[in-house]
Order: sequence, then C-alpha cells, then structure tokens
Amino acid sequence: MRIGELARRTGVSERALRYYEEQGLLRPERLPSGYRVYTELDVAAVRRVRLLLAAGLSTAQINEALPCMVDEDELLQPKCSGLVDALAAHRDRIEEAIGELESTRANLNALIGRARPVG
DNA sequence: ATTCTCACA
DNA sequence: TGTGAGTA
Repeated sequence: MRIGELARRTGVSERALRYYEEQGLLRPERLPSGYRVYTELDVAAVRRVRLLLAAGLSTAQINEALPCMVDEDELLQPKCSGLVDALAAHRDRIEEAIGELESTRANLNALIGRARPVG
C-alpha cells in the first residue's frame, strides 16, 4: 500500500508518516516513481510508534526501545531488562515534572485567589 | 487523483 | 507538524 492508505488505516497524517521515516522509525520500499510502499507490518509498526510516542518517548528513544520490545497478544512489552529500567527512569522524571507543575499551579492559584479585577 | 520534496505571512 | 507550491 502507499502512504495514503497507510495514513487512512492508522489515522496518522502522511506528513507524520514521512517524518517517522526520516527518524528511522519506518523504512518503506520505494517504487521507481519514488512512491513509498508499505506492507501490512507497517500498520502494526505505526501503532507501536504511536503507543511509545503517547508514552512520552522521543523518536530517538523509540528507536532504541523498539528492538528491545516484543509484541505479545495485543500488547507491546519490554524484552530487555535495561529497557525496563530506562522506562522506569523516564516515568520517574515525569513524576518530577508533575510535581513541579503542581507547584506552579499552586502558585498561580495563590496569585489568582479571590483577586478582584480592578481595571 | 496521488505522491514527492522543499520551504515557511 | 500543518500547509502550500510545483512536479512526475
């Protein structure tokens, strides 16, 4: 299938699909015309990428993680222990960020409080 | 009609 | 990442 069909089937824009290729996440064949050709496997590949992206990983991190993951009955799971640790570290950093955001929110709430607009 | 690359009021 | 341009 070409990029248009893959885009429809995955719900991912053609723009994003080309970007994933540029980032080494997808390696479609090329027709002599230059058109990209994807296989059924790419449909699953795009879903894995989206999942990892949704988990907050960068394309570079996804490239490192992907080869260390296995698709087992509908879910993507870490295959190497090192990856589990890296993912856990990533989660910890996110929790730190959440903590900072909560603090920022508290400061904003204090600033807003029962402020009465004057001008 | 589709896809491709490149560039950004 | 979207969008538009100019092609093949």
